[in-house]
Amino acid sequence: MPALQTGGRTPTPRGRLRRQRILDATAELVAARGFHAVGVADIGAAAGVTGSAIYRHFANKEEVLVALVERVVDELLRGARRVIREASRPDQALDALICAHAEFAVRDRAIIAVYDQEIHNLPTDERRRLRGQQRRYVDLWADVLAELRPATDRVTVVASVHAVFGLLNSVADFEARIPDDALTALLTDMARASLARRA
Amino acid sequence: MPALQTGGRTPTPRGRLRRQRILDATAELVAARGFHAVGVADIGAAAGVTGSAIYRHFANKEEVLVALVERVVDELLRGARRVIREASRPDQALDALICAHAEFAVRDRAIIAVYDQEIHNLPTDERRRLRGQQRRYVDLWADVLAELRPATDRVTVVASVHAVFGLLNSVADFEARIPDDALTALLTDMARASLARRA
DNA sequence: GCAGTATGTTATTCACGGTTCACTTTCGGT
DNA sequence: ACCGAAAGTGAACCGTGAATAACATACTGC
Repeated sequence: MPALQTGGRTPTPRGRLRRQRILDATAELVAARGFHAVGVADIGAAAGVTGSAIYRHFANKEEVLVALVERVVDELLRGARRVIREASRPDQALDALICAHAEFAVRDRAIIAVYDQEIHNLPTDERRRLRGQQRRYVDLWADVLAELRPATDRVTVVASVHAVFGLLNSVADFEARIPDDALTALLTDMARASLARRA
Repeated sequence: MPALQTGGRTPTPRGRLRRQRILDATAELVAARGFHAVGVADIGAAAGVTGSAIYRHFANKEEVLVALVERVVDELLRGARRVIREASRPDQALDALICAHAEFAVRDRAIIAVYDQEIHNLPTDERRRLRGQQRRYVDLWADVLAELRPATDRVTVVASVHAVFGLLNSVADFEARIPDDALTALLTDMARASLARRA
């Protein structure tokens, strides 16, 4: 029995580590050069392994991307749910959402870049699924914001949320010569201001 | 003499029209599916022509993308320079910059999507050149904003500008169920607020 | 130590899609 | 009406890179 690809679960520690390395390497490379510009050989090399070794950990090249994007949206969703649970008032919740997203985006720039530049390159069904997850994340924000703006219609609220994401995710597309914490603070401030109730 | 590709200048009206159609088609298709997912055949078909006909108007597939991105950055730059020239005070200039960018982004969503998702897929030298142009556009904004915030250091100003671009360009990555003018107004408001001097 | 599976390598295959070619059609100018 | 260039076509070419196969090594548990 010729081993077959392990698919999802990787049973041994070595495997898990390698899998992780592959994901990290892919994030960096894809963020810098784009998905199609990096070959499986590049990814493998960056992960300390041969190109074809990747198929021991993922069904194909696209699957690597899927796993990567999945990680982003999962982390965002998990963070958002926690933060909302812990907040007592909607304005605190919104603030916490902004901080959480900003910190994550600044910390994991590469992965964020991949997240909003490479959706095209996902297999259609997976893309749909991940879009769904993304939608859930947007809805979490929109619910909170809607509570603070009862007079504003839903589509406008959703559009505002997307706009703030654009603002926060902008870290992905320029190399800031500014320390990470200052950048986080700046983005947090701007995001807050952009969503603040106008006179 | 076997015609050779016409390269840059297209002398006849029919040629110019077709060239334009190819660009428009590419913008739509690439915005929807990504550069590598659309073949020259697709582009040709959408432009009312065969795939290989494209090579009468462009040296290769990448050149189409180059022309497209070039158009965006040129239009943005031109608009920004005009607006700045016509403004009498820096705060008016900033406002006009925001409006101009917002209107363009909402009007030409597809092209904006291409602009900030497909830079990877440009040939290296062209990418460098267009990055330079982009930098000039950023600097125009940064100059204006710096005048309004003498106390803020340059890197922070530049980061703010990028953030606002992210906000405004967010139109590219969701299908808003909100009328264009309302969306423009919303984005303009949010952008202004995000850049407003905090108490 | 042994069996079996996970992990990895190298060489090979194979399809896809961009590009080129030889040829036809369209069209503007004289 | 005619000539030469521009525009367009379908077929063939070919390089690239993902995927697979066959084979080698490293762990893990018994």
